[in-house]
Amino acid sequence: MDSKSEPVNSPPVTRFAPSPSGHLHVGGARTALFCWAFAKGRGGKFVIRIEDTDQKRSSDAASVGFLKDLEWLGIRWDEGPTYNAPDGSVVGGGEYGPYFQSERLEIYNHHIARLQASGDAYEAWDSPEELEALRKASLARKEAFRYRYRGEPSDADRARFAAEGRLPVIRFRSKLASVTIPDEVLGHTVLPEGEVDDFVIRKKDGFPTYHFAVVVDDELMRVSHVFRAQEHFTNTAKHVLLQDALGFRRPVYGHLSIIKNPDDSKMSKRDKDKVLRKAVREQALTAPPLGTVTDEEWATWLASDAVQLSLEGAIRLAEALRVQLPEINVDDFRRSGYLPEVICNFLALNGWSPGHDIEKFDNDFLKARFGLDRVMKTPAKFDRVKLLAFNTDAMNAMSHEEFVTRCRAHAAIFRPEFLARLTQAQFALLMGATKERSKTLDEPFKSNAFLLESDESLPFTDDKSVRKALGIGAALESGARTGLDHLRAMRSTLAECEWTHAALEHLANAYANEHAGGKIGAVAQPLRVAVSGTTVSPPIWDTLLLVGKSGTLRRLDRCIDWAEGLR
RNA sequence: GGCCCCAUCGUCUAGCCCGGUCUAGGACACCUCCCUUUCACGGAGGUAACGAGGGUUCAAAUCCCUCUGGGGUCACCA
Repeated sequence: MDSKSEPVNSPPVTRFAPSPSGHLHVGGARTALFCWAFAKGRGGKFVIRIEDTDQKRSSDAASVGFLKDLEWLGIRWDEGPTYNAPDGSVVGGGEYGPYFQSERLEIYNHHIARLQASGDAYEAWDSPEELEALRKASLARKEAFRYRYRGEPSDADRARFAAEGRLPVIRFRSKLASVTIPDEVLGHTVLPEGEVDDFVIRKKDGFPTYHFAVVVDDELMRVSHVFRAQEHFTNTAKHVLLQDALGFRRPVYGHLSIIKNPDDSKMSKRDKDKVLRKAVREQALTAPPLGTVTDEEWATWLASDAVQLSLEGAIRLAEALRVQLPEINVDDFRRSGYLPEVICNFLALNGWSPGHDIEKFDNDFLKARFGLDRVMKTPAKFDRVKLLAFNTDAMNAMSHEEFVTRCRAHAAIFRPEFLARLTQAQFALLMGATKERSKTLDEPFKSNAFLLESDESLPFTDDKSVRKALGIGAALESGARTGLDHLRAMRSTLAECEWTHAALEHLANAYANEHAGGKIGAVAQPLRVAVSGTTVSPPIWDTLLLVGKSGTLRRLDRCIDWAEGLR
């Protein structure tokens, strides 16, 4: 590039600069991942900066909740807000801070003063109403609104503004010339003269706008490469102009396409609300299910599409309505039992590929191979089904020990009730019984909720598959036994059986050979219904072991009673 | 609407820069069959794309133009 550029051999510095948020969106996660991989793969630094120049947005401790998501993904930053990682290490810090823009006001003011002194910036006193009028006038002429210098206010005006308590903003005097937007992903493009107007660089509250803060901080934090969402593409022209006026270096830019839903809509937290609203409508609910959200919350939420339920409330409601909330944030995927390394792998594949038909790789590989030259220009649709397939593969590739360790860690956070209910031995048994059929870390728990039910209250599902297993309403040849008959017949032998895998299997085989034409399934399915309430469970002998002898017998009795009442 | 960007199977993508090796490759999904005590796993096959129209060329997914479609941006939000 030009003489102001960093020497090519100095290690790159990238940055992820989100506005305050408690959660990390998958799109943001991908941006962070690419920034991280680029810098770390080249011996450089990865910086995190919080863009909190909008005072309307909160900046409390919860506002950097997304840091834990980054850390969980294995993305660590060399500089930025400090964070105490679960492993005891401290992430962040650095000598180019503060890393919260709201703490850098003096710095911005210094550079704004420089711009004013050189005539590149000026005060503007327009009221929102006046600006609105200008906008409307432009619209009437079918032109895009571009603010231009409107002259100094008269003494009378100044007196009036003072009396009104009106405060000025500071605007940048944009050069009237075409601007080249540098971009290593989309290619450099030229914006025609006049496209960039005299944009605001300091708001009336004294805070800089995004455009100004970003340019100052990237320079001061010696950022060499800026990778960010494509929505910033056109904004880059403003940043370039600012850099020139301030005498700053110019980073290399790369704009990343957005990630969309499969239905082409933009992925957003709203999607969760949409699913819930739909379920509420379909199930014709008029009041919140017990223990989900308060009547008040419910009412205000339903009153307006603009209102969103709290995350906790949404989760409880989704459970009550038996609907699956779409995962949007990194934490959602974590809760659903996805592995961080799989998320990173999959995210990287949305918008980048290493070529040679390579799909499965880890962050070290990404670090070594990532480059802007293979970044996609087109927006990608986020395919949760393929993500699940990737996660399944990774789960299958795990050793039994790793599977147990990771499931236990997952349960400790998201499924504590299982740890409380199951003994060490039972937990191990459950792990062994579920590993090969688990697609996520959550699946051993999610699909075995029947284990948490008491023997006295386990509900039996009345559906087609259950009726078929028990032989309810089936027309049989004389002498043939239904599933329910098998249950009755096996009850007493089961009561005397040693409660081990081998003994149970032996007993069932012997019984099946004698009474079910050797078809073990004819016996296994009714048993499954009896102990789990449905026709789906882990392998039947494991399931019986898990439920225990007395539990099995009790459930069996209750199931027989229940089934006799069906007919 | 002005300005800018983009365009390969349903989806993520390889190939495109350096035209022939592309009767367009992989993965997920889907369909068929096999395995099977449920669910899932696994195994074997299969369907499926260069948005349209013009050029350039002996030859175009690959280069050029137009159209169409999609996206971004036009805030005292970031």
